[in-house]
Amino acid sequence: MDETKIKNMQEFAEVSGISRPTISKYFNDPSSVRPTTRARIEAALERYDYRPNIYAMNQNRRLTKTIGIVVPYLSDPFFAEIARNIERRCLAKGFWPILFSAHGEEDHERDILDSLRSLKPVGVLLAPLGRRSDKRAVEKFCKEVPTVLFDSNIEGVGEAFIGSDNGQSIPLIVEYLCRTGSPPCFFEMPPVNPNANKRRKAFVSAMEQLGHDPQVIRIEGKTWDFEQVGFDGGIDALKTDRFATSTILCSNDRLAIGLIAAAHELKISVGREDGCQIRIAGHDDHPFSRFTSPSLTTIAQDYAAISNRSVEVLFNLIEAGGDLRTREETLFEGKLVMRSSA
Amino acid sequence: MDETKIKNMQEFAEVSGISRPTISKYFNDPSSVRPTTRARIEAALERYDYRPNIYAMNQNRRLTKTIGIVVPYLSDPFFAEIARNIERRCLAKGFWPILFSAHGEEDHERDILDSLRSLKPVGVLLAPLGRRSDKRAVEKFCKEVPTVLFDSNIEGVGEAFIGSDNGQSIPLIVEYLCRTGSPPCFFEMPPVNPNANKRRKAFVSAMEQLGHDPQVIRIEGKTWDFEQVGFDGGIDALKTDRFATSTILCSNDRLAIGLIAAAHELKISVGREDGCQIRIAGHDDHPFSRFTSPSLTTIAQDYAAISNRSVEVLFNLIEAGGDLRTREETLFEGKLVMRSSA
DNA sequence: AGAGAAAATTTGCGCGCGTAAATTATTGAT
DNA sequence: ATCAATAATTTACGCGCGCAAATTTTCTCT
Repeated sequence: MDETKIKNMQEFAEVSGISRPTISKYFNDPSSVRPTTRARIEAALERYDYRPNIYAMNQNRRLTKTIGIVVPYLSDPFFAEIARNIERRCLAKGFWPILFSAHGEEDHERDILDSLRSLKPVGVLLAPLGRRSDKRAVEKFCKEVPTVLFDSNIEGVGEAFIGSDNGQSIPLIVEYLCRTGSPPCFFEMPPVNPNANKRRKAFVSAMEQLGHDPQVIRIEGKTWDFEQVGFDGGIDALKTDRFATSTILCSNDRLAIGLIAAAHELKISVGREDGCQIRIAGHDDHPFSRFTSPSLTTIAQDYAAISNRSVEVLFNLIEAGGDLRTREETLFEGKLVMRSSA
Repeated sequence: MDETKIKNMQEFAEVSGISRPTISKYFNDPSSVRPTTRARIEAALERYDYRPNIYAMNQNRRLTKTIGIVVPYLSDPFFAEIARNIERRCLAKGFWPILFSAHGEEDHERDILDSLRSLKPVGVLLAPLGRRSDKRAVEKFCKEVPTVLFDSNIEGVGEAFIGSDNGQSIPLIVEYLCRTGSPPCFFEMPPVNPNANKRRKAFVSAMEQLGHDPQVIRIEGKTWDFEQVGFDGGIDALKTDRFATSTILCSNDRLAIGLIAAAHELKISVGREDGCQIRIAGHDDHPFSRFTSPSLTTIAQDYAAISNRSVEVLFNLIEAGGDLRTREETLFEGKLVMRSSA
């Protein structure tokens, strides 16, 4: 490593004995120059540790290499995991992923979209807040920036949507619960996104299909602190005996985690074993759901598939110049994960 | 909103009837221009929706407004929460926070520092991976970029360190556990960062102080999937009866969450009530620790204080031109959170 | 060895902004 | 009305790179 500092591409071109445009070409795509030239550049790179100025690059490029990733709530390990996977794949393709979390606030989501616009990303992967999103802001954003939606759909917005198939997963677990014990009732909080609604509807229809009366217990809660909502609502519902049956299907795992804690607090035994008083099931296969006591029976969303497919579609979108012919919605099936709670 | 698109600052200067340098000045600090001028600019801004090109701005500015935030593992709600708080405060001060997670991988941490360098941030808040960090890379980075370390310390590296005081918190909970039942043994995995080491040492010394024999149970585990490590190691240790006493102090909450699940799996009752077989305590007050069954007795790290102070110190550092006279280490005390598990 | 293709080079412009110095206009208090 | 202080303007240059067109060099194949 030579100690002479290289200021810019011109200087680096001089010390490496190669013209600046060729160097520029190399940095945009190392494989676009002849192997011998590439070797010479990389040898010089070893010695001088030069890196092009990102800001100058992005200012002049037709398209930046920036990819925006926006999630509604990063403290939720579900999104943290997905973000991690997406980041990885973007980096592998030579893009610059940049991660944003709306932290559950619509204002912040709007600000993020604003910031993102000025970053001029080639593409964006967006998991909207859902119900609380400023739909017009999102819509406007998607018209300007090639965007793929995931997790939470907004009809007609974005170039594609990738999510999980609530219409398949809920009947799957409802059927399982009915087959192995008392039919479930449905435990939910005010829906924060379309998934919540679809799950309730799927529950009702699945129960009717099986000839049972679909009971929905809706509790209060406006925050993204789902576990707390589930706990508080659970304590209340359990104390006042609001659950119609001894089997409870929760709208998502985080709610279920809170509910299990509530049951434990009230010394109500949870599980599918003989002697247990209630059964609790969730939906999502949250990373922590295997460590609840008892471990949570749930539906595994296919994290990997959703994030992989989202990235693939985005890459296609980018290659197509930011415009897919038709807006496709891809839904992945969930798998039943039988653990101890139901 | 006028439909004529403004391409650059020159055009915006023309339509607003103000010179470009003044516009430029306004965007760097709106309060630096006369109120009447400011009003005229903002009126024009309403009509034309112009935003300066970030890349051009950052290319030419002496100092960017970018602040880097680097955490070791974003799926851990502890870091997600801290990141959220830091982001907020940076935005409030007019900075551009940008979040990175090393995802538990030292290679990725190094790559992040590389990327960050080219973003030329005014300042960086870094929670290193810890033991697995490439210390030389971190050290080199900190010499070039004004950096404040938090959560996990690296001696002498960075302009300051903010963390929690393990030397206070561990004796606190050890004393509590000894006072209310059998003295604890210490449950840990191979230390991933200095905190883990400090906690073990603090445990040993606290126990000796109280005249007890300090027993440490070390389990295997190399990943950041602490719950799983705690579960697997817990199953093993419980089955083979490796715990010296019926009270177990875990190195951190995530490990404790896994251990509670393991105890439940083996039908070993956990809690401080009469009739329970073992007590389990943690450290950190992880967001989920109130929802374990039983809820986890632990030490609450002061999330807010740590993140607030980190940001404050960074702001001071930035104002001081990137160089504080002395490297200060600030440690916040933990508070005992008594729940049901111990 | 020679021809054509492929790659590298030369030259030069443009991007959108920061910044500095010198000049002119505006303000607020005397 | 006068003057100094403050603010805005004019003018001009520079940042570090992308990109395009024309030219020259190098490679590949016969």
